[in-house]
Amino acid sequence: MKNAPPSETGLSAQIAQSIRDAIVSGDLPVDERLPSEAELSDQFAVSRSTVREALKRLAAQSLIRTQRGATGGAFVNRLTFEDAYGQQITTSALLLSMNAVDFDTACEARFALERACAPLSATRRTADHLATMRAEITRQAQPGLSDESFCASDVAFHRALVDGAGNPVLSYQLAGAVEAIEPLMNMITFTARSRTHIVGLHTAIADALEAQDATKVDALLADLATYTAQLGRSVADSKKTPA
Amino acid sequence: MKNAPPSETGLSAQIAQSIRDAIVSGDLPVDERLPSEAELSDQFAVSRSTVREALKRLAAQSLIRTQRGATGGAFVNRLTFEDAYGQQITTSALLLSMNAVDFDTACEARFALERACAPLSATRRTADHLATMRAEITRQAQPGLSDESFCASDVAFHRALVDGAGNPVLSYQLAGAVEAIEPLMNMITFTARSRTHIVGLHTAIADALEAQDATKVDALLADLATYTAQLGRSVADSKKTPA
DNA sequence: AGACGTTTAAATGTCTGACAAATGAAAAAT
DNA sequence: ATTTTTCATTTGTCAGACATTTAAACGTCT
Repeated sequence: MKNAPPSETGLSAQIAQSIRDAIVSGDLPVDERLPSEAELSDQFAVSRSTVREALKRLAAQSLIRTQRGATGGAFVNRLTFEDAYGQQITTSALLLSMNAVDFDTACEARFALERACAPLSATRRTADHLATMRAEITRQAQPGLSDESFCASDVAFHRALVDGAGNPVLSYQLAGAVEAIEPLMNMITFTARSRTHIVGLHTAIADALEAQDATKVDALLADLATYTAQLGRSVADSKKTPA
Repeated sequence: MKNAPPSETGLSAQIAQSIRDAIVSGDLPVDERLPSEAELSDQFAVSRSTVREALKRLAAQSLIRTQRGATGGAFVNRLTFEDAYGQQITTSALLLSMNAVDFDTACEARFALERACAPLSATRRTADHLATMRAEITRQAQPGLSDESFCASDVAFHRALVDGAGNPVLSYQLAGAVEAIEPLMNMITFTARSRTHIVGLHTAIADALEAQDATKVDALLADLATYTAQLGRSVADSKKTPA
C-alpha cells in the first residue's frame, strides 16, 4: 500500500484508489484488517477526516466494512453475488434512465442475453425453478393485477429462468439486464389481451423447459422478444400522436 | 429529499441513501446542483463532516461530481456508459477472485453471453470493427508476444466483436464478462500450438462476420469456448499433480 | 481455579472551528 | 468599454475534542 502517484484529483480519492488497488491486486486479502484511521493518517500524511472520506468511498463500493470497538476497524469485505446484484441493478437502471436508452435497444439486449442462457437452463433447471415459474404464471393470470405487479411478476419469472442455468456469474450479469428494464416496462399498459398472450408464451416456455427442449425455449423467447418490442412500439406511437 | 427513515447504519450512509433515492427517482435531475454542504448540514441536522462523508459515498458511485469555487458544489452526474464499464469490470473481477469462481463457470458465462450478440454483430458490424479484429489477430500471431499481451489482445478482439452488435447496453453488460475473465486467462500458458489454434479460430470468426454468416460465427464461438475450457482444465490438472 | 462484574484501552462515529484554495461575479480602475 | 481588483461562496483539508462501542484485561468472590 504505497503512496499513490500524484494526481489532480482530491487526496481522499487518491488514497481510496491506493487502497482499492491493494485489494484488487490481492495484496490485501479478504477479511484482512486495514490499519486504523489514525495509522492511515500517519502513513499517508493526511488528516483523519481525509482518510475517513477515502474509507467511505470504499465502503460505498462494498469493498470494505467497518466495525466499532476495541478490535474494530475496517476489514476487506468479501464481495458477495448479492452485493453485486444490487449495484448492478442500480447502475443499469440509472444508465437506462439517464441516457435515454430507447425501449427497443434495452429490449434487444435483454432478450439476447436471456436467450444465451436458455439452453443451459433447459438442461439444468430444477423442480424449484419450474415451480417458481408456474407460480408467477398463476399470479400473472389473475384479473385484478396492477400493471406494476404484472411487471414485477414478469421479472420474477425471467429471473427464475436465468437462475435455472445454474451459473451464478450468468445470473449476476443478467440481473442488471432483466431488472433494470422493469421501469421501462412499467410504462406499458398491459391490456387483457396482451396479458393473455404473454401468459400463454410463459406457459409454453415453462413447458419447454420442463421438457428440456432448448430449441423450443429459444424460439419462444424470440417470439416473446418480438411481441414485447411490438408492445413498446405501440406505446411510443401513441405518445407521438396523443390526439 | 426528506429525512431518511431511522436505521441501524451510520448517519452518513443514511444521508447518502436519502440523496441516492432522490437521484434514482428522478427527483434530482441530471446536472442539478445539490444544496451546499453547509445547507445540507442544516437540513439533515448533522455536521458538515457527516455530510461530506455521505457525498463521498455518492461520488464513489459516480452519482455526483463536485466543483470548487463560488458557483461550485455537488452536481448530479450523468452516468455514462464508460463510467459504468469501469465499475462493472472492477466489480466482476473482484467477484470472480473473491468467490473462487472456477474457470469453467466463468468461461461458460462469458461465451454464452458473447454468443448472444454474435448474430447481431454479424448483421451490424462495421468496417471499423472488422479492421480492429484483423489488427488484433495480426498482433496475436507475432512470435515474441508475452502471455499477458496475448490475453489483452484477445480481450480487445472480443470487445470489437461485442461492440459490433451496435447495442451499447449489450456492450456494457458484456464488458464485465469479457474483461473480468482476463486475470483468470492470464494464468494460462499459451503454447505456440494453442496460439496458432486460437488465431485460426479468430481469423475464421472475422471471416464469418465479414460474410455476415451468423450461424458460422456461432459455431466457431462454440468451438472457441470448448477449446478455451479445455486449456483451462489442463492448467488445473497440472496444478493438481505438480510433480 | 473458575465465574462474574468492573475497569480500561482502542477504535470508529460525530461535532466544532478553523484555514487554504479555487472560482465566478461584482466592483473598481483605467 | 475593457481590464483589473476585490470579494463572497464553496469545496478541500486540517486539528482537536468528545461520544459510543467493543473486547480484552483486571479483580473479586465463591
